[in-house]
Parts: sequence; structure tokens; C-alpha cells
Amino acid sequence: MRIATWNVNSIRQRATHVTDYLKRVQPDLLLLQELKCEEAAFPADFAALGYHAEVVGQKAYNGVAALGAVPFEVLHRKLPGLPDDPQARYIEVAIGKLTVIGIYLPNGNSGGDDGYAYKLAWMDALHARVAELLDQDRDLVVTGDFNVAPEDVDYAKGALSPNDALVRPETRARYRSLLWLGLTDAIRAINPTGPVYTFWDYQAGARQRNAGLRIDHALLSARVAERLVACAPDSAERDRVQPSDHVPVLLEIA
DNA sequence: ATGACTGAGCATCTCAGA
Repeated sequence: MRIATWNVNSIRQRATHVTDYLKRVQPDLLLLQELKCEEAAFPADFAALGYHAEVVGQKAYNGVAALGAVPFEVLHRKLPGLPDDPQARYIEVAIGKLTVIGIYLPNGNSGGDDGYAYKLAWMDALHARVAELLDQDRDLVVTGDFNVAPEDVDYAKGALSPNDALVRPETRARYRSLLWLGLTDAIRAINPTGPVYTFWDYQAGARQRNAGLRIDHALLSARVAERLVACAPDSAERDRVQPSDHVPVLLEIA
């Protein structure tokens, strides 16, 4: 089973990139974030490759989707606990006995105190949902753009200010509390030390200077983690023409 | 010490991203 996640920063700008990726990598399931369009404007290009799309869209901002080459069922289109969330940031699907959650976690740097409070409330609701699924003994993958750089090794020196919402202590504490429910950070399980970036800013030659961040993650419940084979970002995607600022992360489970 | 890209939209600037 191969599951990928990718913040595409506009699916309409990146439809060709995604098509090429699906042809080359052929994941069973691809979770997308930052579609920046409503469902009606989501490109139809992927059906011809055998991928069924379930889209949670929104005009201009946010938006997530699941593309499957295998049959899957949508369980939730909003984070349970935030049923009236006006922002399209959550999709939960089932492939047989496996539950897969795709998230676009709020950045938290805009909107002042309210914007950051929204990020923390979203993380609290995600914690509650993951705890509920683990209590039910579900096999679980939580993946997507978390907008959290968990440790100092996860961002290049100078790439973020110390009080950025991606690294503030309240943010990191909530990320750790998710792990402490019993989840395994798959990128770190495969590559325990050193920088492994998933994002490079468009500005100031960040890619050329390798001034990146690790903010896209795949977290695995225990039985899934026992079957972990590989998990890594595809950094070459960042060097294509007109790329997203994030690269895909591919997870392989035996 | 400072600046710096990209995308969407009731658009020629503002908001958001991270």
C-alpha cells in the first residue's frame, strides 16, 4: 500500500504536475492540500488515469482531496469536533480496515491572536478525533500539511523566526501530544537524524540555499508502523518548472 | 541589516501562505 500527500498550492496551477506524479509513482491513494478552488473547478484530468477523486473544496483558499486508484469510502469531510468549521481542511477515508486522515492544518500566522487560537483549537480537535479512533483500535494514517516543524532540526537556520506559529511551544506541545497517543512519525522512523525538508519558500532562493522546513508528515498507528517500509519526500519535484512550494511525501506500507 | 515569490479574486491592490 502506497499513500502520498502533497500540498499543491492551487490544483489548477499544478494539474500537470499531479498527472505526471500519478503516472510515475502510481500511489494507491494521494491526499492533496491547498486546492484553492471549489469542487466544481477541480480538474477532471485524473479520472483518465484511473483515479477517483473526492474533493472538499472552497473558493480561493484551503481545500483538500483524496485521489484513489483503489476503492475507498469517505467517512468525514469536516473534523468531528469542529462540524461548523468554515474552512475546507479535513478529509477522512477508509480503505478496508485502514482509516486515512488527510489534513491541511491552519498556518496560524495570519489573523492575529484569533488566527493562532484557531490553529490550537484545530489541533485539539484533531487530538480528540485521533484518540477516538485509537480507542476503537482502528488502523490509522494521519497525513498532510501539519504546518508544524516539530524540532529545531526541522527548519533551516533563519528560515523561521523563533515565535513563528509553526514552531511556537504551544504548537509543538500539541504535535507531541498527538505522538504520545501512540503514533509514529514515519519520516523520522526511516530517517532518525538530520534535516529532511518537505517545503522550500519561493522567496530569497530558499531552494538553492536548502533553507527548507519539515512540515508535511505521516503519522502511523502501531500496527501500521510495524509494516512501515519507506517514507520520504520527493525533493526533485521542487526543481520542476512552476513547482508547488511543498513536495510530495510518499509512504509505503507492507 | 535587509529584501526577497506565488496564487486567487466582485482585482491594477489585498489577503494568505510559511
